[in-house]
Amino acid sequence: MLVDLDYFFAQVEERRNPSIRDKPVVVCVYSGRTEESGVVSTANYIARRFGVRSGMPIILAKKRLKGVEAVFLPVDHDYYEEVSERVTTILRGNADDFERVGIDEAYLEVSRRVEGDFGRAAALAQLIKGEVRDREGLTCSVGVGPNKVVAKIAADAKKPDGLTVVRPGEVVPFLSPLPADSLIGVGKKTAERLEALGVKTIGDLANYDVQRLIECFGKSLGTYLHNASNGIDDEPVQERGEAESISRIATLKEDTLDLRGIIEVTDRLCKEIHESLVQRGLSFKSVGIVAVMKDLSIRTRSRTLESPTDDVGVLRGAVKELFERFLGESEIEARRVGVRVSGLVKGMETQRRLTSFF
DNA sequence: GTATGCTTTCGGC
DNA sequence: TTACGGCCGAAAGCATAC
Repeated sequence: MLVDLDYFFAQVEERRNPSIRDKPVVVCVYSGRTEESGVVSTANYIARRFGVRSGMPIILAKKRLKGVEAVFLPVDHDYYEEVSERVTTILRGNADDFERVGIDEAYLEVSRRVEGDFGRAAALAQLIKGEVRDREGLTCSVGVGPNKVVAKIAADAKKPDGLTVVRPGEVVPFLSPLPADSLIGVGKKTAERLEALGVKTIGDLANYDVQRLIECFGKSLGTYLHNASNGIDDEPVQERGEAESISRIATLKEDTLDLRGIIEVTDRLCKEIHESLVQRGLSFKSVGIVAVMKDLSIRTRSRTLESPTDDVGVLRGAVKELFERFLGESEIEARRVGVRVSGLVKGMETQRRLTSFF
């Protein structure tokens, strides 16, 4: 079963201030470059009727809503996280196994508690929807299926406040007519490549030669596309561990290739990352930088240290070196810059003992 | 040949 | 007409070790 909270950020804002419920609500990530630069994070269904979509520039959303009384709000991520954690507790309590996928989505393995009965699973889904509504005042859309791939697509079938059950015998006819990019893992790039092969729907994909798919997309994605389009998926529902990387990114006041200006920004990002590391008692082994260029293309560079550390000075030094080298070879100006640490390990005990020993 | 590690890109939310 | 965030994980592609 997949539970997906409807238009989550905007719905939470509606709950916080019910007077906006009957208007278009657009939750935005303001980049700070100009008054209105940034993108739409989430919009409620009223705003969507005007063509407002996630990822759309704010200025374009305003154009779509010209002459309409609409509400534009900045994201309040800490608050959404709080609400999400309470909902997560409700959901986890209704599952044999649980997997939180993002801030607004989770897989629930319920086979054992419903003894494999899809009717009972549907009843449980209704119960969960009721509990989330009564306790948190939020609606969600639920998909029930024989595996994660099918449950996910089922949840997308009816939104908001939907419940879609796809029984094992119904899987292939349910999937067949849907566009190929309904499958998780098929984004814009993969959809374009599939289209070039004449594959438009999941049904086209299911009937396409597996060997060809593997030749075009590699073994992993190729076999996945074949199996998933045929409704076959045996990925387990399981709790995810701690984050494997921590990153921060910021938009520059203006596009530039100037090292000093960029380091001023990345030093702040390094400080934030360091605070997060200290809070979680982690050290890092790899340091990466990312630059979103003027043309919105993305470049990354990274390097691995000789040993893990939690030293913010080491982090800043590595970031500076990476940018120094990168900016030297770049012809186009950077718009946004970011820092990422990975290879996270608990604590620093071993390293400290070694350094103090030598 | 197989396993493992590192860098980079892609996709989801 | 254009317009444009901030995260995260997965995996491809490559190099090196065994």
